Amino acid sequence: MTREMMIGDAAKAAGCSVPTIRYYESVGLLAEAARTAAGHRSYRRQDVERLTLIRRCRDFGMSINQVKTLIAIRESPSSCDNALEAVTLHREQLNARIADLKALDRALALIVARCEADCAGGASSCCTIYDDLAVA
Amino acid sequence: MTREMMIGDAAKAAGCSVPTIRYYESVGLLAEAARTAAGHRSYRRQDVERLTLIRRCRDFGMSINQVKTLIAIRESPSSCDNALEAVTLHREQLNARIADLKALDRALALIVARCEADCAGGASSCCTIYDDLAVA
DNA sequence: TATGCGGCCTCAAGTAGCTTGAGGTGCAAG
DNA sequence: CTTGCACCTCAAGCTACTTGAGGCCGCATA
Repeated sequence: MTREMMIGDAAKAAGCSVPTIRYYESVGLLAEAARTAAGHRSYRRQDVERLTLIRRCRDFGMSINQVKTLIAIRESPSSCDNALEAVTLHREQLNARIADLKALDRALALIVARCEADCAGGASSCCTIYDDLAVA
Repeated sequence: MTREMMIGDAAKAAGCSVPTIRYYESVGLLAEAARTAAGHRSYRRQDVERLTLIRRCRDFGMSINQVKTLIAIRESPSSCDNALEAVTLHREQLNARIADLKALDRALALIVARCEADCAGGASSCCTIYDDLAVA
């Protein structure tokens, strides 16, 4: 059993699509893959591990650039604290985003409540929802 | 005092940028604006109200298509319940998104905790963060 | 009168992170 | 020999705008 695999199997192993792998290569997140005689990309175990790391970071909502940074930290002779810091910063952004979305939902809840109390079932042309939404 | 205003003032009044207004027009969210003799777009009070409604809906995280739907409901002889339903659906999507982000944050919190306990300050090349992130 | 400035105009391209499609090659099985 | 699959490249499409190039119009100032 060789350890080399083609792009389709690498995609299955890492849980992403084939064009996504080519895209990651094109933006420099993945080094240019080795090629077989036929010109097909060939991947080894460590390539698939890296791909899995990238895909998981993306699942966690990190941007391509954040993932690039994290990988660069790992590959430089730096301290673990740097990776910790990058992930912690990402958590902060995540929590800020959550707070924003919650505030939006609370505002929408008020608007919905007023419509239900004052005009539900009436004509949409005079529904309070539109007035409430348009408050600058 | 005329009630007509040019695009710059409309943008200020509605709280969006000038190119954004032109963009909304180009995608059919706003009807084609009237023009002055010089070919400049001209807006009246009700145009600015509609623009404000659009901008607010977008602030609330609705997509262009959701806003289109909401405006279409308002302008059709339908019941207020339809608008209520559209906004309620959007709230459900919002809450699903919030739940997803919270789950991500909890997963990242565990990863951070393990790094802090086991390897913080060590070399990033053997940091548990990378292994934990790459768990498929 | 010249000239500079601000606001408007159009059209095109850039942003993120991919996906989708067109058109073509290589290899193995039937 | 032909069918079919997996691979290849390059280009365009998606969302919601922003940014930039290049140009017109009218007013105010030197």
